[in-house]
Amino acid sequence: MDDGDPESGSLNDFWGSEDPIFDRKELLDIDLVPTEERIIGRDSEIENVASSIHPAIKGQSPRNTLIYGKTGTGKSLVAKHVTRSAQNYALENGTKMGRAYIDCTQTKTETRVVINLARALNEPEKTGVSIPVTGLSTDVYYERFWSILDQLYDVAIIILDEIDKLQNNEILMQLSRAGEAGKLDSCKVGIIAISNKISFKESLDERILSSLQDREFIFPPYDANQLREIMYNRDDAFKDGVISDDVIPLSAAFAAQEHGDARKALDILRNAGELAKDEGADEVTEDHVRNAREKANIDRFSQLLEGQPTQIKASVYALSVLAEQHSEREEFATREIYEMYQNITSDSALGIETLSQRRMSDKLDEQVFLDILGQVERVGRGYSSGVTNYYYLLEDPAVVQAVIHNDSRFSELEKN
DNA sequence: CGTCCACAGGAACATGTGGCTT
DNA sequence: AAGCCACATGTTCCTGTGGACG
Repeated sequence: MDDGDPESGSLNDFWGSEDPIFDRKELLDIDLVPTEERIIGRDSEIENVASSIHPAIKGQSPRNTLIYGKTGTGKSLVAKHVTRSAQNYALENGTKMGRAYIDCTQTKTETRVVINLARALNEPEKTGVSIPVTGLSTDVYYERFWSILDQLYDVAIIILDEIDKLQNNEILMQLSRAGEAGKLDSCKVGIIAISNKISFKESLDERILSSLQDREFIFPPYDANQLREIMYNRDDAFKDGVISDDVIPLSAAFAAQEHGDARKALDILRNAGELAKDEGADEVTEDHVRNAREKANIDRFSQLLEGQPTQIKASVYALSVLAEQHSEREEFATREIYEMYQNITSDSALGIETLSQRRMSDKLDEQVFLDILGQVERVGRGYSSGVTNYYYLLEDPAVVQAVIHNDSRFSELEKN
C-alpha cells in the first residue's frame, strides 16, 4: 500500500537472504520414510518383517505380524518401508497388492477404522462403491469394504499403528477372520499391528492372539552409536560445515538417555539449528544443543496445552492457581481443584459451563495421560476416604498460566 | 469392631450433531 | 421427510474401598 516505504530496501535483503543454517530441513522430519540406505541399525528387523509378508508378493496369505517397541525405535518406519517395497515388487510381478496405514491415535473406534481403510483402498470409478464419511451402520461399512477388497486386490496389507489406543479389538477379530468367515472370496488380508506396550497382548482375545502371535518382533531402542549414525545420515539437512563436531554426538547422548528415541534425537538437532539461526550464529554449537533440549520439553508442553479445549484449560488453570497460592505444596486433591474450578468457571466472563466433579476428574485423568499433569494416589488423607487422587503440574505454574492466558477468553482472568 | 465418610471410576442413560437411505 | 446410525460429551446413580472415629 505505502509505496516508497524506506524499509522496503532492507526487507528486500531479508526476503532474498538465504538460510545460513539449514539446507534441507525436511530431512529432520521423523515421518519421512528414507530410502533404504538411510535406515540405520534395523537390518534384521527389516528382514523379519519382510519374511512375514513375503507370501503376499505372489498373492498368497501374508502372516500376521505384531511389532513391539518404544517410541522412536523405527517401528512405523520399517513397516511402511517394507510394505511399500513389497507393493512395488508385487506390482511388477502382476500381483495386485493393497496397502493401508491407520494411526490408531487418530482413529480409535472400530467403525472409523473400517471407514478409513475402505476410503484408503477404494477406487470409486472402478468399484462403483462409495464410502461416505459417516452415516451408515458399521455392518454396511464392512460389507462395502470387503467388496472393495475382492474387486481390486489379490492381497491387502493393513498396518495398524499404536494399536493399543483402539477402543476395542473387534476390528482385529474381523480382519483376521475375514477369509474363514467367508466375507472375502479371493482377497487375502495381512495385518501388521504396532504397539509400544507389551502388555497390550493381555487385552486380546485368545483367538486373535493366536493369529497375531504368529510372528512377533520386538524392536530394541537405538543405542547412542546408532542414534549418531542416524543423525550423520541426515546431516545434509544442514549447510556444509555448519554443525560443529560435538553437536551430533551430544544430541545422540541426550536422546540415548531418554530410551533411545530417534524422534527425540532429531527434534533436539532441529531445535539446536533453529536456536543458532535465531541468534544469527553461523555455527551450531554444543550450547545450542543443551538449550535445545530444554526448549524441546517446554515447547512440547506449551503446544500440547495450547491445543486443549477450554474446559481442560479451566481445570488445569485451577490447579495452577492452587499451586501458586500454596507454594509449600505441589499436589492437590480432586476436591480442592474442583472448588477452585467452580470459582473460575462460575465467576468470570469465561462463558463456559461448570461441569460436574465426576466429569472434571475425567478431564484431569486425560491430562495425566498426555503428560500435562502428574498424578499420585494417596490413602486415608485428611478426613476419611479410601483412595484419593492428587494431581500436580509438570511445569512451572507461571509457564502454565502464561500459556493459558494466550487464550483470549482467559486473558481477562489475570487481574483477579 | 462396626459404622460412616467421601472419593474413584464403571455403567446406564440423555442429548445434540452430522449425515446416509429410502 | 422420516428413520437410522455412530459418537462425543455430560449427567446421575452406584459399588467398592479403607482409614477415622466412636
